[in-house]
Amino acid sequence: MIFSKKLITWYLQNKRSMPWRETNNPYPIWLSEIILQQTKVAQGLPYYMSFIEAFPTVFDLAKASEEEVLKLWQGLGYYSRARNLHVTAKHVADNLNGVFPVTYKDLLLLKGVGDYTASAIASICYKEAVPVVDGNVYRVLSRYFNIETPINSAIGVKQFKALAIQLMDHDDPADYNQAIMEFGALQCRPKKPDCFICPLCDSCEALKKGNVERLPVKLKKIKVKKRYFNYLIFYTKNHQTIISQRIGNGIWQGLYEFPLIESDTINKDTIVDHPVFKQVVENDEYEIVPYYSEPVVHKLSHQHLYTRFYVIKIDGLIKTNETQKKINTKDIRKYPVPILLSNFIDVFFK
DNA sequence: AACCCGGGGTG
DNA sequence: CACCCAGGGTT
Repeated sequence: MIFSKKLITWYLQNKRSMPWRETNNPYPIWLSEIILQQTKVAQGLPYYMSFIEAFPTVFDLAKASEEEVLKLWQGLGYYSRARNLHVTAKHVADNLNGVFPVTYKDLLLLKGVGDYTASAIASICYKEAVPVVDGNVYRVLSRYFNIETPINSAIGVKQFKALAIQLMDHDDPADYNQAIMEFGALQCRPKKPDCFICPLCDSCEALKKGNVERLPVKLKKIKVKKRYFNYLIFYTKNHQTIISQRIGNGIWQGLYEFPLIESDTINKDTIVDHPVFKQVVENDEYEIVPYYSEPVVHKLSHQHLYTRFYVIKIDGLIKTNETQKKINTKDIRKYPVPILLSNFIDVFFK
């Protein structure tokens, strides 16, 4: 039996049951694909369920505010996915009568839909013979054919894509694409794949050569940057505090946070002299207390954030600028915030 | 081509 | 601690 048929046979016997596998409607398929980018099924599934419940159709999602979408997305990470999801929902609802594009080429034009996602939707919903090449596919192909080309090099991307086109079942692209991904997720796992019960073990080149654990090859490891965050949690007698929305190009774009002083070092002695503090507090009627004795370390893929939380009790008034919002502390959970701050809020505003 | 973007799970 | 995850966008 040929490669694709073996995979499909394995898939039909071993596939997990998932809500988005019950339909060919592009809306839930698209939604699930965006949520599952760089995200495991176990982590993304509860988010998928709440999105489908809150926004059963693309029109419901289009009608929502960006803040509502970000709030539902809170904790899932890579927040540009949520913003692009919303942009595309509005585009499909307003300009396309709620009808998603039906070809790989046209799907690619949607914000947040790249080569992988366009291929997934086109093949699953419309049976277009375009191969998905995700992390699972790179792993399965590099092992089965013992290919050592780095999967994140330009040449590697072309090589694996060409191989994927050649291998795919052109008569059943929907099952084939899901089969090879499911196979990579469950059988040909990154660590400790169970090669002894693998349906492809007789013809797997990496297994023959003892290379399974070394493949796929990936170039460079990322360097982690250290940053030092000092959050100011103002707290007045009538339970007001200040938050502001992150803008620009950095992390957590669109999410809210407390007034932030970032420093180059672990240093913590200049808070009350800093312009951000002085802009809010004009007199000496305050008490400032670090909430933890040690910084909270929050680890992102490319950054480690050493974070201090300063609780500042104010007797008088607090002043906000244009970028800040004065809110009642009981409303704090209405705003989308990073997990780092969500954790603090759960402890401090309990 | 290089860099940026989260949070959680695994060994 | 290193690595990975149903990747995509920007420069």
